[in-house]
Amino acid sequence: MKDNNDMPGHLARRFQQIAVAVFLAEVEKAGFDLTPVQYAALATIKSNPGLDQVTLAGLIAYDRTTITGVIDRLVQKGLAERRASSRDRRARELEITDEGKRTLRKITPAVESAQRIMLLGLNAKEGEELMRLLRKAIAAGNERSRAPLREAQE
Amino acid sequence: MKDNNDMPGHLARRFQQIAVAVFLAEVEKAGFDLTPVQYAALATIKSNPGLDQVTLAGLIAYDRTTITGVIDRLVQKGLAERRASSRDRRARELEITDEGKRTLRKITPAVESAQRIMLLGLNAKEGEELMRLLRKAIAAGNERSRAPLREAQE
DNA sequence: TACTGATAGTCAGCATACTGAGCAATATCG
DNA sequence: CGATATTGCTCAGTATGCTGACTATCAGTA
Repeated sequence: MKDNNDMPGHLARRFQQIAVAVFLAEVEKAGFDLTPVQYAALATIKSNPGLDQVTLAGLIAYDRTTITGVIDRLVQKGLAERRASSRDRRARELEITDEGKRTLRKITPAVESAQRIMLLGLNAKEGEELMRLLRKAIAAGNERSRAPLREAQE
Repeated sequence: MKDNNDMPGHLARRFQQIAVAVFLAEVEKAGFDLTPVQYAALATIKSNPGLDQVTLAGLIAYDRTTITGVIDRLVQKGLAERRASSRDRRARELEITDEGKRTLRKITPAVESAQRIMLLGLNAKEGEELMRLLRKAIAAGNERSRAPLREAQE
């Protein structure tokens, strides 16, 4: 009988569980109300102004049906805007608002602090090695999820 | 501007996403319909017959409000039973059914295959090292989530 | 024993994540 | 050009995961 601790799937779930809890705690301590998913989406919109939802989903490996609700909440909080695209009437162009930019700026220290706290049990070299191994395993498994990472086109 | 790939939180989410997809694919290929969460709960019930829901949740680090629904679905599929405890009328004792045992037995190869596939991008030594580092980081962060791992009592 | 606090479980509500279906618009190709 | 395929997005439904509140019960203590 294999122990849970020998199952990478179980360890993945536990580490992700802790990562989300740490992120939310740090962000709340800084006075904001933003989930890890919302943060990643907002930061990606900022770096790629005017991108459409499918591209955004690809850049952060979200499912296209998930991104709809995430953007809904960013828009509802006044951090992002969704407008019809002129080039393609099916698509929506996403923009970050000034309020969104301000939020991103002010929240960054909390986000970075959260990333540190997640790795508190490891020394610097181990933290780097963990990230390297995760990146490698993820790269090999990218196409196995419904929402693989996709580089920006053009 | 930090890249997503330098954020352990983002990598955690991606690895977990792939792990779940791989698990579901392998289990479905074997002809079963069981989620990673349901599998872990069922296996733990089998190893600890008669345990109550809070103990089960602690052993696999689930939230106590999450475990309710998971057990509902195991019961509904005929894989587990929930009975009132005689010692404590608040508690429910959990048992695996014969059908549940049969399912666990038949599903094991698929589960093990899934664990292998998740690490396909790594060689054996790297896979071991990834698990070691995850275990270490998780141990340090255990108390930071609402659903920390708890050893069985007595 | 009566009061107080803790514990087991559930429920409502919200936020990911996914499957599968559907609509509207665009692209492609005979 | 017109039929067909593809694409961008949304929606309904299901399954985690969590917060916070609530009931029932148990445990410890004044």
